[in-house]
Amino acid sequence: MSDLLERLRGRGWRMTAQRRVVAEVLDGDHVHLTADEVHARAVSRLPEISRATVYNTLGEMVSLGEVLEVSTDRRAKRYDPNAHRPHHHLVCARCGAIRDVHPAGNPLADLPTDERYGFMVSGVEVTYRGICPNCAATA
Amino acid sequence: MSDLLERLRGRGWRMTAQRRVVAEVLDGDHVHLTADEVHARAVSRLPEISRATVYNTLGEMVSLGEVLEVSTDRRAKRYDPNAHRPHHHLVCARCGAIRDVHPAGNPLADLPTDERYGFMVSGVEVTYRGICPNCAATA
DNA sequence: ATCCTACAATGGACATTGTCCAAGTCAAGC
DNA sequence: GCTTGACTTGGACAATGTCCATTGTAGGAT
Repeated sequence: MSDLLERLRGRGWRMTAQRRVVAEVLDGDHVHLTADEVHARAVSRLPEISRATVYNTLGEMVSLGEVLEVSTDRRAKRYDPNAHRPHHHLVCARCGAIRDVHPAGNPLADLPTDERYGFMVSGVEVTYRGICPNCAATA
Repeated sequence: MSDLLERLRGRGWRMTAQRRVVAEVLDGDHVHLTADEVHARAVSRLPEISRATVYNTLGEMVSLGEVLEVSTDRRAKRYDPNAHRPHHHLVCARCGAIRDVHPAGNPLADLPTDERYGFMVSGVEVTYRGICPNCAATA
């Protein structure tokens, strides 16, 4: 079942049909869906759910730290239910396919103090870009 | 003068007043301007330049590899004339300020083969996030 | 110097993604 | 089964960017 749903319930979230559906959609596929893709899938289970609700719900799950927002391109944000395992992303420049990756090394440690300009550095995102096997074959 | 302009001319670019202005604006400040900021500054030198032209011109400079597109947030793309010195970015989560940084280490080498899923990996972007001294002071 | 022509610029419509808000609805506690 | 405050709705709006038909022009040819 939905671990995500359990975690959210455990935080005193008011449970509604809409929120349940959004959580189930996200947790169902471990792909990186856009908000509108989530909406489309949610609609097929709960036809009257609105776009605004999907956006709100995703935003709340992100605030709670249960879902990650991923922006690998300038199009839509994508939502990653895999928030509790730190990881980075590998993106196909042609088709946009995304894979979670776990590089060795610690990029945070690689930023020397004199390159921090007094910032309190709290996080780092790494996005690898390339061509996926599929697209390479169809080149 | 404008090195960027020289490089572009050297590639057989057809030179127009609009393109010259865009290149000069970009090369003038080494900040990371959005397309609309470039447009605003371009207008003050060449009042009739259109938004579409600025977008087109920036896009062409990116295609030629003379300018980098930077997407540190989901708002507007930013344009970085510093395309020939590889670097990454440090972004203030509060005010959006951006600094170029040069971390040690090689993230590309940190991605093991068995985490590449058959992709031809060609590049990597690293975005550090934190709070800049200014925003930390005004917390 | 003038003309030609392919390439560039224009501006306005359109597309995509996302946010906001006032009004209606409902989950959960009493 | 009420009540109430939180949730949902749908549509307007905003920001960024793209597209396209029309008009203009840089730069080579004559």
